[in-house]
Amino acid sequence: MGARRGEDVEVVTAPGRLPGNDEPAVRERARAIPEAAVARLAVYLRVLSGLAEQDVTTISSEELSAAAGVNSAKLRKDLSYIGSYGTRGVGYEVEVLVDQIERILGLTRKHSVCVVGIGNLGHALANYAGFPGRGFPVSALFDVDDDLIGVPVGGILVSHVDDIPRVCAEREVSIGVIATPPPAAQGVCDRLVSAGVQCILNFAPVVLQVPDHVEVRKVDLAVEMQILSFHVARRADEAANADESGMVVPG
Amino acid sequence: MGARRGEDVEVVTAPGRLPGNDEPAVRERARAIPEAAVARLAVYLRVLSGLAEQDVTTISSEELSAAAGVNSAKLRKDLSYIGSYGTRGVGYEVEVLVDQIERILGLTRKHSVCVVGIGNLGHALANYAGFPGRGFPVSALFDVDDDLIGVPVGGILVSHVDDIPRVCAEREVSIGVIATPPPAAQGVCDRLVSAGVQCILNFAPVVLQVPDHVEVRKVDLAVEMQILSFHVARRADEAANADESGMVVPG
DNA sequence: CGGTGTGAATACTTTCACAGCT
DNA sequence: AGCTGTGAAAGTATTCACACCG
Repeated sequence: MGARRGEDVEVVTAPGRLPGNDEPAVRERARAIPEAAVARLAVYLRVLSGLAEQDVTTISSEELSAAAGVNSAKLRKDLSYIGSYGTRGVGYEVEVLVDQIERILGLTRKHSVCVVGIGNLGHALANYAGFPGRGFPVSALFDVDDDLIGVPVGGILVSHVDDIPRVCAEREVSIGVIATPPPAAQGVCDRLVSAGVQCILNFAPVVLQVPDHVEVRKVDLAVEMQILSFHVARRADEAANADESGMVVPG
Repeated sequence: MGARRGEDVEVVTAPGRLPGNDEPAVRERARAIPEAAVARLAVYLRVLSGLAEQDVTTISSEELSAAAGVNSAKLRKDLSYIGSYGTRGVGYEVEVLVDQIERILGLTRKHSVCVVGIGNLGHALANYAGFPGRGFPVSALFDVDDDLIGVPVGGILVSHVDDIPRVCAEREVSIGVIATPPPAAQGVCDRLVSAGVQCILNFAPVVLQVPDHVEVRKVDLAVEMQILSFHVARRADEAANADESGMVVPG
C-alpha cells in the first residue's frame, strides 16, 4: 500500500473522481464484481432460466428484481457490472442475460465436483439434481468406510479418501465438497488441497485452515439456526419493549 | 469520506451510544449488533465450546480469532457489541463468553424446529445431530407422500403437510426448515407462515415471498457452486493475464 | 414516455492504532 | 508489559435520483 502514517499528509483526495488519478496499485482489471453481486447474479440466473422456459423473452428491472427478491436499483447495478445489455425504455432480453451471466460465472466450462463423506448429507448431495443439471457433474465420491467403497451412489462408485489425489487428478476435479463429520474435515481438506483442488464447499461445522490460493465457502446449519434464533429473541425483546412503552398494538 | 473539502461537513459520526446521550428520535435499540457480527458470534461460540471441553479456561483475542479464521481486531469488535467481558492484559474467560454469546443469540430458550420435505436432504436434516445438541430440538416432520406419513424418521413421526397449522401450534414450532422440491416450497412457506412460524430456513432453490415480519435465510447449493465457479474462472483469467504480461511466476 | 445505466450520497463493515486498565 | 475496548479511517455495499436514450 502507499503512504500511510500521515505526518500531516492530509488525506486530500476525496474518493478519486479527478481525471488524472493514476492510482499505482490499481488493478486495471474490469473484473471488479463485488462478491455480494456475484451471489445475486446466480439467483438472477435461476429466475431468468425459469422465465426462459415459460417463453418470456423480455423483462424489466422492476419485474426481475421483484422475482429475485431485491430492489430494482440493486439489480440494475449488479447487471451493470457485467456490461450494458438492456434497452432503455424496454428492459432486458432474457436470453441475452442468461448467456452473459453464465459467461461471467464461468458456467461455460463444466466443473467436476467430488463429494467427500457419504453419510446422510453426502447421499443427498450425490443425488442432488441441481448439480449436474447446471454444469456441475459429480464425478467422484469418497469415504473411509470399507462397507461403502465400491458401492454406487447416484451412479458413481465410492472411492477411499486415500485415493483422493489420484482420482481427483484423473477426473480433473475442480470443486471439492466436504460432508464428513467435523473431526475428519480438516484432514480431508488438506488432501483435497494437495490434490490441487482450489475450491471447497464445506458442510462440516469447523473452520478450515487453507492456503491463500484456495477458496472456501461454508454452509453451516448450526450457524444458520443460531442466526434465526437471534432474530426470534430480538423480536421477542422488541415486542416486550413496545408493550411496556404503552404502544397500542395495531391489528 | 470523513472530512473533505472545507465545507464544515461535520458528519457527526454515527451510531455511537454514548452514555447520557439523549438522542431525540433514537428508537431505543440496545440490540444494534450488525448482522455480519451475529453470524460470526455463532462461529466463536462453537470454537469456544470446543475449548471449554478441552478445559481451556482463558483465551486471548489473538488465539481465538486465529481459531475462528478472522483477525483479532474484528473479533474484539464483535465481542464489544455484546459487552465488555475481557480482562485487559489477560484475555477472555471461555465460560463467560460462552454464556454471554448464548444469551445474545437467544440460545437460553429452546427453539422447536420442524422440517418439511422428508427426501434425502430432509432425512439428513432430521438426523442431524447438531440440532438437538445445541438447543434446536426437531419436533415435527412433514411431507405429502402417503407412504411416509406416520413413519418415524430420527425418532419423530412424519405428519402430512396439511397438518402443519395444528401440529406446529401444538408443538410450539418457532423455526421451519424447508427441504421440499422447488415447486412446493412457496406453498409450504405460506402454510408455515399462517401457522405462526416467523423464522424459516429454506433449502429449496426458489426465492420465497414472505411478509415483513418473517425472517428467511436460505441455503442454496447451486448458488454456492456458481460462486465457486466464478472464482475458478477468475483465477484462470488472472493466470492468463499474468502469463501474458511476462510475469515471472514465483515458486 | 418509460426504463436503463450510473455518478453521488448514504449506510454498513472492516481495519487501524492507541489510550487505558490489569 | 500486554491485551482489551474503541474512536476514527478506510473500504465495501446499497440506495437515490436523474441524465440519457430508444
